[in-house]
Amino acid sequence: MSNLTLKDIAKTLNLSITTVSKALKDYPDVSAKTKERVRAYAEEVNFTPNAYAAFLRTQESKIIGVIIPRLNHYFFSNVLKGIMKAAEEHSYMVIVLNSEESYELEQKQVDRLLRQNVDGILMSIADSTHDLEHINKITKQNIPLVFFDKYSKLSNCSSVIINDQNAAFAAVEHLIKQGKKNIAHFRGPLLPQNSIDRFLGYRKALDHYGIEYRKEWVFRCDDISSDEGYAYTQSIVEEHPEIDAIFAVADMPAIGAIKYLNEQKIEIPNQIAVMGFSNWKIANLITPGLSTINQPGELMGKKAFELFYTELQNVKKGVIAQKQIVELETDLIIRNST
Amino acid sequence: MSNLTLKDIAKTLNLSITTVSKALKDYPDVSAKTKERVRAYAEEVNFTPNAYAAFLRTQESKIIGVIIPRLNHYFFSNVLKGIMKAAEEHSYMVIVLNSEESYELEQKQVDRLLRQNVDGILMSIADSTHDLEHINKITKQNIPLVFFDKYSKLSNCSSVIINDQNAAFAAVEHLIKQGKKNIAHFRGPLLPQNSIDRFLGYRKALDHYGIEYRKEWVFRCDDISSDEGYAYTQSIVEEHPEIDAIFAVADMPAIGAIKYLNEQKIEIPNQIAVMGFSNWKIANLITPGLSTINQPGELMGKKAFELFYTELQNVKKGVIAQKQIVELETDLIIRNST
DNA sequence: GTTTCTTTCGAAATCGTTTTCGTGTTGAGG
DNA sequence: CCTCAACACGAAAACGATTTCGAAAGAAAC
Repeated sequence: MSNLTLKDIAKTLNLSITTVSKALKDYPDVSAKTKERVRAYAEEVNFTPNAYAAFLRTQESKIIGVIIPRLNHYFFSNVLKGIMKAAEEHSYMVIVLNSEESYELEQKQVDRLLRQNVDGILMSIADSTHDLEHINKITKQNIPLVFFDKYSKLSNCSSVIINDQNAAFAAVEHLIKQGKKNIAHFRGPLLPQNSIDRFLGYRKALDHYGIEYRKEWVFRCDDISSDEGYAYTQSIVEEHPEIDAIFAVADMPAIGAIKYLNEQKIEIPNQIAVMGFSNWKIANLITPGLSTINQPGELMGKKAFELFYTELQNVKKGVIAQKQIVELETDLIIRNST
Repeated sequence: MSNLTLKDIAKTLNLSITTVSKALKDYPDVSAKTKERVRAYAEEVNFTPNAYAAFLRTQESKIIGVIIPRLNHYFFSNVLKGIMKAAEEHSYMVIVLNSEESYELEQKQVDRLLRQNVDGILMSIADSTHDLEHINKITKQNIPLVFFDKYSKLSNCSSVIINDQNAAFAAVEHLIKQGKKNIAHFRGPLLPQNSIDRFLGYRKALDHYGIEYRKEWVFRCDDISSDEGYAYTQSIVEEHPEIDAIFAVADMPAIGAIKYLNEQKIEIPNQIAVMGFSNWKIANLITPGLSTINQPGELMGKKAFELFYTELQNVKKGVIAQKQIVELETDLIIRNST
């Protein structure tokens, strides 16, 4: 039962290791009869080549590494699911690592993956990442690197992303079309591109509909947590009573807002409408249901793997191909909070 | 920059490969001077031994496999986090696989991990698993196997679990002490042990407080989804108006219940109290907050890895040790739904 | 009958590390 | 002067698969 080797098979079939190996890999210089004999026996004893020995020659580990900033995050879980499904279809294994949104940890994890000789790395960069040294380490070794969701505009890498700016525009536009005029924004941290882009989409929508932008109506959620949303909503209710809608950078702060409004029995969406971003599972479970932007997590994972895979083929062929940026569609999901 | 080998180091230092290897592994038969020389240079060029070549000799991959039934599941994400943290401390890598609660897929994933020569497997068995053939494959190869959360009573393996029966008892007891007498139960699927145990805890609590058990007040949630909870709550309200509390096998169905009750403006907990199980993040975000049982996910992951690690040490030493069952404490979390 | 191809197979090197078993040098002890 | 440790190092054989190169045998060509 336990792992037997080419040598074992060769011995029982009275062949050389070479011939057995070639038979299984369909080399032309093995007769059809021996090929069949070898294959039948290999099937019978359920032979599988030792991945580590194979690596030493081929330098292919058939493993990819994935680095995500947060593990227990509905969106990233979905991306992971998509990656793992696609990987499975190409008989790849996935090593998952967590950066916890920390630049230092992200560097460490990259090192670990390189040491493990992964065939490629898919990652979503941490909020605190401000430097591309570790990224360059990867690309210098000619290892395919694909970003998903959170990417770096500075590094020339394949990425699969959404158009955060357009999505945010659509979200705010929807609020405006519902008759809201005084729209606050819970923005994300300063660094990550997607939090910047969502903020820009918010401003663009205001501009486009001739609504004045007011700096003091933008609140920064550094942790993107529901607690922040809860606290900011309280200060909005108490200090900015004219605000009639909130567009949050993510569902979490939006849910915090709804929690506060529910507790204060402030009517949603009549008095204050709330709009999230991401379409977490929870968005449809609270009352009122949270309007939001759907981010196709699983599809994003699938695409990310595919980008890696084609890039790997190119590297193998020695082809230097243009890096691709895949932009996925998002949907405006309208529920009862707007 | 790209991976250099013992041979390279040996050449530049005018030593043999053997000596370099021994120096780095602190063998006694290398002089202190050469050891220092080798170490300094290895440090300088950032040498890391090739994991695959090492495996061929040591048969240690420094990788463990983790199989979980659901990826985008808050509880399992937390377990994963705990596992990964502990693994990192022992410089282990983690390959994550998904069984999607399917027995067939679970078997396949076990095969993949065995083929990858992982040093151990941590898994939470799928709801539909009814057979231990694949489990035996693992143990026959003397590969440490640790169950977490969902385990099999039939297989003699180390496990880290909670006492579902006691936890469920505490939950129902709490409802009873709040004055509830007609308590319905949303139970989980038939097979998994934890859904059985939670059901048994429910019955035990009723018995203990002299409340009659009524079969027709138990509703089966095969998907453990909020939709099921929503639908069952509707039928409870319409067909069993005497029911004044619901104890759900998990938070998800409980949240479905709350959603329906909120929509119908039925007062929680006065008319119907709702109790969940697991303490998902979401439990604290809905209104009213969901009372539930806290399952220490991250700790569970950490313990699971530690069980694996001690077992591995035993296997290496040839010691046949008793399998351990670690039972973690749970807490009753009381919020506004009860 | 000799030469030239095919066809089919195997020997051996290779990947990079680990580990066993030597070998040569030194110094101490008799 | 000889013996025997102790010490410091290296040669070489693994681990298991891949792949290059060459060899044997038979078939085909002249």
